[in-house]
Amino acid sequence: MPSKRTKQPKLKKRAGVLDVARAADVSVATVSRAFNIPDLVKADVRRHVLATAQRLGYAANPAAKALRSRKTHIVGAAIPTLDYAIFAKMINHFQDVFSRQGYMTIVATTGFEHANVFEKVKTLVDRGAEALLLVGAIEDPALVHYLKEPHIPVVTTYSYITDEIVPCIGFDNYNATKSAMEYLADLGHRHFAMIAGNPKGSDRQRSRISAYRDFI
DNA sequence: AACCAGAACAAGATACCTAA
DNA sequence: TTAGGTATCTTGTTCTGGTT
Repeated sequence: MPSKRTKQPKLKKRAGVLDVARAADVSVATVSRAFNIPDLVKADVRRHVLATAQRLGYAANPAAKALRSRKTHIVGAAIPTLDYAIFAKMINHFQDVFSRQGYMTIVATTGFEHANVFEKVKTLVDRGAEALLLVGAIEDPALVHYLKEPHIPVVTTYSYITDEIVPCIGFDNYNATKSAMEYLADLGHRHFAMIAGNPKGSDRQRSRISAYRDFI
């Protein structure tokens, strides 16, 4: 495919605290305080600093904040796919809740291959995620080994597993399916069929299928 | 000249100490 | 009380000095 290389204009360096401090003729400490501990800065100095910052288009650099505070305010979510509305909805709510607490969510999709999950989890942690949300049982031995070390808080969803190595919020897919079938049987139904998703890489599907097979 | 190890430096924001 | 000065955080890159 033919392509044309156009010279990109050099990006303007964004203003930092030092630029604001120089322009406002105060120290960087005063700039920092004007934004974060305003009560410790006289009102007229604060107004001057904030006006200068606005004029220069200053906005705190999240990378620098993370460096200094050792907090990225990032949480990671590793989910199988965004093709299914159920996962997309969950991520929406997850983002909403964390955003209200000042956290940003990075989403990584893993597909239904266990081998991918460990790689994605590692990437999320390397990128600074302070906590992780996973989906389903943790079955990859490498991931199990990794999560046994106390890196960051992790929660897994969709499956209720009593002996999981991390906390979980989810359903007992086996017993839920079993209860549904018992209910149908009580109503007098005698012929059953099941439409299930692909069990590969999904402990949820396997539990439901297993409950169905045990029942019939 | 080539190589290695260790020091210095860079980024941006903030905590802590000091001075007025 | 207010504000200045500076160490600190991480980590990759560059510099410096010593050795072979």
